[in-house]
Amino acid sequence: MLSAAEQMQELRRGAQDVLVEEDLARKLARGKPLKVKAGFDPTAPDLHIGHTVLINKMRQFQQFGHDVIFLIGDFTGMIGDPTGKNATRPRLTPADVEANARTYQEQIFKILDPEKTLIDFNSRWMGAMSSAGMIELAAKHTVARMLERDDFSRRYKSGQPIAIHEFLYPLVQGYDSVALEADVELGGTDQKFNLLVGRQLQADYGQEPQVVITMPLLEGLDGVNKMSKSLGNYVGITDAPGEMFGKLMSISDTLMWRYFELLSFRPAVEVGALKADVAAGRNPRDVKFELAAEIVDRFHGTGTGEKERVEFIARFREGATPDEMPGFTIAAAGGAVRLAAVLKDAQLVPSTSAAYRMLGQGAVRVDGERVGDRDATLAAGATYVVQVGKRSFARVSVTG
RNA sequence: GGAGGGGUACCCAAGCGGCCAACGGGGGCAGACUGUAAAUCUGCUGGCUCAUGCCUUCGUAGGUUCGAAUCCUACCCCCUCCA
Repeated sequence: MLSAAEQMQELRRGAQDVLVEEDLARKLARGKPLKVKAGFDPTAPDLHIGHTVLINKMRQFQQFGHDVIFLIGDFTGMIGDPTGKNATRPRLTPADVEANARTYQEQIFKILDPEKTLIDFNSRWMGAMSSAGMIELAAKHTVARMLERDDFSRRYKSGQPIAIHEFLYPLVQGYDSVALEADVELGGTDQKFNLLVGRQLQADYGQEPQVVITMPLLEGLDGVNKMSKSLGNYVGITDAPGEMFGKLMSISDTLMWRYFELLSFRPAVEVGALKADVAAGRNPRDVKFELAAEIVDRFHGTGTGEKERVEFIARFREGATPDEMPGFTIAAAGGAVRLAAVLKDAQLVPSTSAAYRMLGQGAVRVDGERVGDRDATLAAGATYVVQVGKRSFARVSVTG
């Protein structure tokens, strides 16, 4: 095990807040494995790499020999973390929760060591808590302190309703730390309030308060908004290797360093060296290759990243066509079909009008030859490789 | 309960009887260039077997008019201030 000071240095990497640092130093100095907890919503098992920032931090703890608890909030899921938008959520069946938990496992064990990860459910203790216990728990906190939470105070001031049970969410999450006797809890910056409630509750229940570590929300591919599925600026961890590699190559040279910090497992010194290389004139593209390859390897197996790098260079530098592309068979009415119609039928463009636009812009190639004629046709009885832009390909057979 | 402001294409936002398929920005897509699907520059960004033609779109439903996103009526929704 690394020394407490060395661990401290790596653990702080990328973290937004470590509350309180001295506490963490003290806990680490004891040289005993710490119980590190992070909670996850049971409703959304479809992870993107933004979510993995937190999981990476868990991994780091794991590598330093600490015990990691992946806590699925199946009980808190019934409350729904208050957002002000939807105060209540549809209740999940036990079967749903189980299925989601399984999906989580498949995804997180690409990062975490299954042997060293404890998966738990907070319904285990919350389901057993009596009403009296719940009252006791609720008595530990005051309304005034609840209203310190940003969204609560905002809603309260603006006259938006706050249901009583919404106050229970932070309390239950905090109680999880009591039940688990957590030493450390990890969460996103948006979880800071909830995590701090855990600290306070532990003290109330006579435990040593946990250390709270918040991790930033990763910026999406656009480099501006946080990564999210609804904004479409995400890399899903189940994305196909080529897709994943390409998306990572599309980030700006600036954003790349952020991704290195939060997503790469390379030690900080190595990342620093890469930065120095680029400053000294090394092509940032090549450094981005390293990042993309590392991440593709992580989710698709070692070696996949290198394969995608070769493919990427062939495709975009040398203009080669990909090995695999969707195939379509289109029947020609009078010995030929209009190319514009083919583009639409092969789903390379959303509409015929769009097809004409693409043709007008010189974006269309058939068998590698650029076609700019709006009225171009494809003769029946042959198969063509049709391309729109650099990325969209289809193999089209035209039958008479 | 009272007073006022507003709902326009994926998002923000102009337009306030015809020149509006609708300015501008963002986003997206494409082209050029390049060291990458970075950056930069340029173009495109309702639909239709493509016509200088038709159809649909400016909260919803009607109405006025040769003609409406623009005027009128009703309805729905949002916001601000007062009580």
